[in-house]
Amino acid sequence: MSNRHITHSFPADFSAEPALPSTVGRCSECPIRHNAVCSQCESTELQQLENIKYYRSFAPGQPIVWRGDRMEHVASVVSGVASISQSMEDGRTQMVGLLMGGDFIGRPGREVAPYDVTAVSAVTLCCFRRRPFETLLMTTPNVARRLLEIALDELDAAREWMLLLGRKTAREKIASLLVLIARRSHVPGTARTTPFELPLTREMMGNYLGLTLETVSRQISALKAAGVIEADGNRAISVPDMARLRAEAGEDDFASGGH
Amino acid sequence: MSNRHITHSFPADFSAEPALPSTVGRCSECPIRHNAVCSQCESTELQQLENIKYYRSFAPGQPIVWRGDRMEHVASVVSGVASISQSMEDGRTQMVGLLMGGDFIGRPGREVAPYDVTAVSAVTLCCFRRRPFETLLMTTPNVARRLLEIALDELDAAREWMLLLGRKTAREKIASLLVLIARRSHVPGTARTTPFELPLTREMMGNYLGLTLETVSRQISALKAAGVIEADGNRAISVPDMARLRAEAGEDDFASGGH
DNA sequence: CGCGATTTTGAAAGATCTCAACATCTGTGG
DNA sequence: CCACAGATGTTGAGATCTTTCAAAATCGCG
Repeated sequence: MSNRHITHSFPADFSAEPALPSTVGRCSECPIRHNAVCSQCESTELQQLENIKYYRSFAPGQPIVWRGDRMEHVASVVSGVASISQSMEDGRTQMVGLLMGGDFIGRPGREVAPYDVTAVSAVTLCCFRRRPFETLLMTTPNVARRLLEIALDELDAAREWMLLLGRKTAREKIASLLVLIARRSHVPGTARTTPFELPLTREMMGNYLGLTLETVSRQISALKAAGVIEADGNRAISVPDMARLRAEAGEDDFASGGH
Repeated sequence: MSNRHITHSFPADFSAEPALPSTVGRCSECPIRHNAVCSQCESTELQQLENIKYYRSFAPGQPIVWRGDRMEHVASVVSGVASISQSMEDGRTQMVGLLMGGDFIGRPGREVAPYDVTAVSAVTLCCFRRRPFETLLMTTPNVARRLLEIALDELDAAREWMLLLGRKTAREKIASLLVLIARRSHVPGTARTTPFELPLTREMMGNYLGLTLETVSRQISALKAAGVIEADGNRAISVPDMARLRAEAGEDDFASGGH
């Protein structure tokens, strides 16, 4: 086991961008209105959230939270992609979650962040200070209930990923990741063969899949060569036959939920 | 990748043992009173739980839940050890959680079980029918709050395990498992070098760690040879120097919480 | 257009798995 | 109480997959 993963390479600059213009401010027009922590709120509750929220933006590569930080806030991802990761002292890193629109960061009742969260693309967060949010949790059951749902969904996703990390081959891992990203970035109403963008570098994919970046690259090349996927440049992928890709991922037809 | 993991080998017999004698019935004397889903309940709430609970026991190896089963119940583990696992069509299996006293099985709002749960040792569960339990969740915030805490703790544990599965070497994996089991089975007040019992076969350990049983066996032998652990028979282990074992596990001193 | 970051590809090393044989444990029946 | 059978665990040798190290190609951006 070597030290070659040590490349954290985050910019030392820790400051967030200024808040977005107020045009994004209305909860009722929020892009994540229907899947975030607020999705089950009635208008009264929504108003309470509206009163204590504010936006922050992060540039690609910027750290959002470091493990060990005091967590003074919780937040929902409004747009962009962020990663949750854990790492060992020698630099080996494992991404343990991929946060996209509607996903929640932070946890009530926890002072200190248990993982690193990093902006992968440009990210906008809808933030709440932790204390007022916790108070709100006590009084608005619809937020508490949704938060439990979100936590349980993430637990399912984490456990599905454990099967991948522990038992799948490199090729199955890559296919599984592509299925995940295709599903997550699919816009309802468009064709299932619509090309999508890989938001991650090969190194990040490796960190998510428990592989080296070279193995990631080789397996993507192999899937291309086998005609399972088609690539336009390095980041745009299209999947002519999603069922075939799912088969390559070793997915039980059963397990298509989650994530 | 072969089919050699296909050995499910559960007894066809699916029936639970009869309920325990009523001497175990009082919540106030329950061994998991202080860490289960009911731990934050006041006596009124406890009485409500008491009214709808009942016990079931399972013999070692018996399935408790199959993936895809309709879940009519939720439950807490009162005693014994159970495993949560996922598997692929070809039989490859990944254990995704180890349930011990106080841990919770099932989830409100979910009809169908997403994983297999199996008794590892003799297990006693404190069960609730799902519907009444869900109703109770709406009315007793202390249960709902504790359930969220439990879910978030499990999420942390799952993510810590993802680092293990994705990035640790076989030796580190074994050492990590031993640290986990030692911590979980440690009786407060006893010496930290007190021997403990491995509740899992080599095959189960392999399924938890993403290894084959042969690799598990070899690495345990290696740790013995290195003097990191001492064994009395196949299942009893003692750890003369826990810090040394933790170092072998590649654990950040930071990350000793969780589980 | 040029430079640093990212990606691809090759060849060799290393870790874990596979297959196989044998040893040990556990519980049962004689 | 012992012997036996099946389950569980250990060990060896070779195969396989992924990583490592290295070099070259390509991308993306100023």
